[in-house]
Amino acid sequence: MSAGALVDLLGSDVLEAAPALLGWTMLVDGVGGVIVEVEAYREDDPASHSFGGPRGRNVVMFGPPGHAYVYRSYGIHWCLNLVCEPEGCGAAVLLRALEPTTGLDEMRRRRDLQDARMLCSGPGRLTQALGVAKAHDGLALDAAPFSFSAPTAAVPVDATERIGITKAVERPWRFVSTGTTFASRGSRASARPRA
DNA sequence: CAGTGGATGCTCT
DNA sequence: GAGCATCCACTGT
Repeated sequence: MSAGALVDLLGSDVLEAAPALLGWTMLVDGVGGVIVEVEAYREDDPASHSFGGPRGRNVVMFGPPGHAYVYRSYGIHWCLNLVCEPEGCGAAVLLRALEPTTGLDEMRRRRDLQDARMLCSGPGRLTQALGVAKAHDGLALDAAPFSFSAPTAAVPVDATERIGITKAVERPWRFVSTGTTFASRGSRASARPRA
């Protein structure tokens, strides 16, 4: 199985683990797809929830790697992170977009939306499509309801600046699968490349 | 097409 | 009381 390989990967430096997560397939209760966009956050990073040490909602980020950190964003959305690096480091990878492959009908029902390109093309969107919420905060990733499988071939990666933050914006810690049309930017009808 | 603003809850000042 | 690791509807070109 890939569960052991996943935990090994997440136990390494978050700047290594984040780009290496692209191409992995993630399912939650059998619904999900291929990871195409992520961002790295860590404790020495003013944009990170873990900046300044373990307090309140961020304590899961300082726990062992291979667990889910779920928080509420802007009072409305849930965002899903994978905790990285050895226990106590406060590093995690934010999942920003998936290419939906499994359970499309379930995702369409949850999102009340047909277009596969829009189902998981943003951190709040993918949690809604996969049914991820506060109940998943702190859960281990190598057990139900999570299921991960490794990519079968190397995935080319672009590194860019992170989205939606106001501090440390210059760090190029957003990683996107080269050429994907399922990322949170470039996936909207208005921003799609012309045919 | 781009730009703006509202919804809504938790953390921190 | 402000500020968010956001999304969507609505406006004006």
